[in-house]
Amino acid sequence: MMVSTKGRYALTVMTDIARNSDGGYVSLADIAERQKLSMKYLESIIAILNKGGLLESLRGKNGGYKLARDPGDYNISEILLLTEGTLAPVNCIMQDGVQCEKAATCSTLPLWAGLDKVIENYLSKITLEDIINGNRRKMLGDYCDHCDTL
Amino acid sequence: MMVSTKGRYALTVMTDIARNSDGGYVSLADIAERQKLSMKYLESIIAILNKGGLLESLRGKNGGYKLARDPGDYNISEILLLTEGTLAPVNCIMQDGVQCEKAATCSTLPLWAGLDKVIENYLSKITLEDIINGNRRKMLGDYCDHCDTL
DNA sequence: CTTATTCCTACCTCGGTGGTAGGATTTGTC
DNA sequence: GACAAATCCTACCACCGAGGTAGGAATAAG
Repeated sequence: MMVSTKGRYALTVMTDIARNSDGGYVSLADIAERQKLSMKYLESIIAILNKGGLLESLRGKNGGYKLARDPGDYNISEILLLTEGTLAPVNCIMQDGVQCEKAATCSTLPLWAGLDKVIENYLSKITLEDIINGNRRKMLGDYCDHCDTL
Repeated sequence: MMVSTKGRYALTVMTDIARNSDGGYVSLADIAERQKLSMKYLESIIAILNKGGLLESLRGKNGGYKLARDPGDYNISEILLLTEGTLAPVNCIMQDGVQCEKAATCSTLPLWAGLDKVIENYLSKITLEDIINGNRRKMLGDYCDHCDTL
């Protein structure tokens, strides 16, 4: 599994806030209630989003969280990357410049690199707004005959 | 991580056999030696490939393993699917017909379905032969301007 | 009958996932 | 000023899959 509950819940939180904010702050309790998820666990995930600058928060009564930008300005890749740490499908393609010692002679490496690229390409093209609007054509790719058969 | 060492080593084993078989059987010890991997661990992985019908085996002296088909007739998806069990990037898209209970109202599900499709599409188009031949254009996709910018 | 090999079963360690618990701090409202 | 509603912070924990290891039984070639 490439994306754990952390990343999935992060995305759920972002869409929930986008939908229910209306300019104001949305409380953690409300999100947990609506999404039927553990408030305590969501809290730890939201903290990541907040520290990462994807959300803005207000403490105290009537406080909560709101998006730092317009939904269309978030791509899914950055949300998942922040919460998951990496989106690489395999260990041997780790980003931080550290390469597998066998990389030079590894014949399967191009495959993993290609897979990584395909994933990153897909996720970076889709925005939070696409999810809110239920843009199925963009997400499921039915519109692209070429890519379907390729 | 979507693909563990099990799947990666499985692919490494398949390419090693394809390269070194020459019609005959390749022994586990030789593969482990060439690839610098634990023979005991490889053994458990090769057992899956063998039971799954991707390899043929011969016991006893001068025994070993060989491919059941031509390299060009294996696509990477089936090799990884057999060893990993699933290639789904998230838990909530599990294949066996069992769906998440929130599926009907989940706005992020199409995203995961689309991601799953993109991955499956990529891996099913590449063959073992492509890896052996180092077909970088196909694996890294540089030839497709359209898909690059899409 | 010896040797090289696959086949089978059982076991082990470690780190990450998926949480839970409790309290400290901040802010709006009366 | 008190209270309530909210975020923020630190610590803890159980479970399970990843990534192996170990030892021996069965089989086939020479």
